[in-house]
Amino acid sequence: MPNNKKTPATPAPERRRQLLATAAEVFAAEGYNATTVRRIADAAGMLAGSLYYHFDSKESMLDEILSGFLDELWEGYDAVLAAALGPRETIEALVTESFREIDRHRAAVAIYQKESKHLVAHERFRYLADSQVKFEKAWLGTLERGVADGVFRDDLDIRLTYRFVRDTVWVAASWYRPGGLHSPEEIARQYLSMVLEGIAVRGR
Amino acid sequence: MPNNKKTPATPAPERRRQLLATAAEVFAAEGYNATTVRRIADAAGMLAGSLYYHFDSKESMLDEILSGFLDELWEGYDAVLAAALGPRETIEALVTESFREIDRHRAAVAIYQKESKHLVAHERFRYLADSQVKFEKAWLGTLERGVADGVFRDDLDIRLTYRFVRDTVWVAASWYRPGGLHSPEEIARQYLSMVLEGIAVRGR
Amino acid sequence: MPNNKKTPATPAPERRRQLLATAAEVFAAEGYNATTVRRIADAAGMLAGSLYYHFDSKESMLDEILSGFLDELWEGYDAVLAAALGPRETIEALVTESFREIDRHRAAVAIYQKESKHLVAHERFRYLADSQVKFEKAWLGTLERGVADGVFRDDLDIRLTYRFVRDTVWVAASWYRPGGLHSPEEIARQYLSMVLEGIAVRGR
Amino acid sequence: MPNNKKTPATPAPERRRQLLATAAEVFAAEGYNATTVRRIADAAGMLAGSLYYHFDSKESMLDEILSGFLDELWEGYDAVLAAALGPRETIEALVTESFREIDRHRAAVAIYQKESKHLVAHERFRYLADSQVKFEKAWLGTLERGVADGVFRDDLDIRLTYRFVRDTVWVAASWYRPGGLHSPEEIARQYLSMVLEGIAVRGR
DNA sequence: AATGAATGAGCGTTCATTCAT
DNA sequence: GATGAATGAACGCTCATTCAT
Repeated sequence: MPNNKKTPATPAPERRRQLLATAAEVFAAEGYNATTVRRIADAAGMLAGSLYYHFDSKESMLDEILSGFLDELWEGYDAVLAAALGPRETIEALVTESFREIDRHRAAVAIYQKESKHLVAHERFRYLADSQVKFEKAWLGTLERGVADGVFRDDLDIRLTYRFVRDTVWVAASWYRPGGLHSPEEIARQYLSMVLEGIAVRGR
Repeated sequence: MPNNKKTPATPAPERRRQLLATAAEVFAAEGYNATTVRRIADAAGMLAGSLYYHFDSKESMLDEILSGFLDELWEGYDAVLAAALGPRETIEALVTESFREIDRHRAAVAIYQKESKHLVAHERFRYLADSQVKFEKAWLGTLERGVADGVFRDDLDIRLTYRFVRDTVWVAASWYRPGGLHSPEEIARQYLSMVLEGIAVRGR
Repeated sequence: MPNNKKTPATPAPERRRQLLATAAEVFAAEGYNATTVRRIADAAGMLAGSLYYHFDSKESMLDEILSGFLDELWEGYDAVLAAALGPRETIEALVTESFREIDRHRAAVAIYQKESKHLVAHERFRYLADSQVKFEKAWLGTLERGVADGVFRDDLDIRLTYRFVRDTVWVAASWYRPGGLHSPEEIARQYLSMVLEGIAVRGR
Repeated sequence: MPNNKKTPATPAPERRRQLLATAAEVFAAEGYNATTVRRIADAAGMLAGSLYYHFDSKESMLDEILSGFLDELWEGYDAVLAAALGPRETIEALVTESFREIDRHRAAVAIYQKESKHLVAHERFRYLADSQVKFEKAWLGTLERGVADGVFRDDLDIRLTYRFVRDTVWVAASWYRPGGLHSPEEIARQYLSMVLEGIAVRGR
């Protein structure tokens, strides 16, 4: 997910990360558009103008948040895909990896869910579309492979299945709170169980 | 679903409905905050100020759109619940009814999905919270009844199951386009099949 | 001098002209950059935001002021050039026309003098450069014709002469006040006399 | 030419001169208002805040640039006036001295031309007005003496003549580039020839 | 001497809203 | 019912300036 890095190339990357985390929280909680730059500054304990020492614009904060998240996501996904597991195991690994990302980047994921549809129109966020394409290729391909291998049902519309699995996982970011009752791995386990086996009692 | 009625007490309810449909489309497409009142007026072929003859405010349009949708939704849900079916049949009926509402009120559902979380904080939209409570009671209660009756699995966290089913259905509004390949009933059927039986091939 | 016209294509051109005249006065008096949009609004008896009902931006006001001035200037110049007078008579007519334009568009001319150098860099003001080229062609060409015809001195650097005449005329906008002691034509007459005959007493 | 001295009482006057020359270039090229202090710092290879070790403010840089220029200008002018030459010879010497100043202080002269009108309003730049008064006294007085002596024409409005000569000379700073084809003295010679004898061929 | 980070005032602009016509 | 013009509050952002290090 290549993207333009920020004004100061090297210095004080810690402060940036801190501020971006703050911004991400606010964006996630109130929506990107509804978030004023003053609101972020408040949350960071500084004045609005001071943010511009660190970032070019409100949009560039969003950019950095999203591209940072996608970079990490694809690191994880690529490792899973490179392992060349069977379809069912691949789906399991992808789902688990996804919940781990939700755990680590809850705010970024929530922002992504809410804003990416409008953002892809902007040249600057073109990489969101690229990611989506790659994403669909990975998931849909795995599902198709699973159907061909006889491990996934062949009586379902495959694109519907894809959307079902995709949404089912990512929407969790809207209610997930890190440090809650269940670990990401536990949530992944239960979600996988529901998605793969269904919620109805079997053998009826 | 309480709601304040509008400036002109009686006249031309058809024009209102028309304008609200237009506004809902724009809200859904661009987000409530990002939508300017001028943008709605453009889409309706009038000037921004003219909308205020019909509505008190931008917020009141949103209000009317959401409460109108919820009114109809609960009409359907209440009928289902009144039928006092078994848990599995109730879930099936609720899911089917939900997809029908998505079909009829796609824009309103999309707006609801994106905005309701922030809106509940406003006094004016308190009814959203009320609806949510009632909604959870209906679905969660049905699931619990199903577990007790042995028709739904008892090895899953019930609240996780609830969120899974709820999100799985409503998120569809983000990609659903009326008049597409599948009828709401067909989509409901496949979704139910996935949710109830899972996507994995059985008995292996 | 073609240029993008403003938001309302046809309506109320009088108010626009009024506001542009106000803006031009302020720009001329305080400089374009130093002029705040609030300052213009004050001078026009409205609030800053209200200006944006009439104009897209502060820059578009400047654009309209300058292009309006250049349009009229070239109307006059083209008429002079079309008359195909002798070189001396052409210079006399151009100088006279120039002082008339200074009389009519004093503010615009002053702005042009001060800002055009920086403005040509902007794509939007490309027409300023075009005008300058055409301007130089007209004046320099006439001077060269005059030297060839033996009516202007041939012992002077012709480009220096061009700049001398050009600046001499237009700088007057910085001190000229309409309705002063001398009419534009009278000032033109005296300037022409100085430029053509010199300020020293002859034949000594 | 009164002027407040700077923060460090004694140290490194060379660095100051260097930085002021840099600032003057940028002010001349982009205008005082449009020039950011960061822009100057960039050109000087330092950070914006660092300039404040050397100067009190952006305005004080401008002040020092302009007063430095005027100090030198009046050194030259005073020498000319002290020589008590004839009117024509005085004008010749003043013009020549002026072009020498333009050559040495091109940036300062350009800034002076563009900004002095607004600056005189500020208390701090009162000395600009003083200089202008003294300037007018010297030039206008010389011209009047010349008219009385019969060496300058008496059929011209004397104030118009004054402005003509004054502007004619100083506007040259807007296009003059040191190290160009003509030396300041050569330009002065040609300008004087034009101003005194006119550009028309004589004796017709 | 210079940096890094911040301040605070103000700027151009947007936008929901009002209201006389 | 709708328009044209305006309001006023707020927004994203810029920039001269400060100051501890």
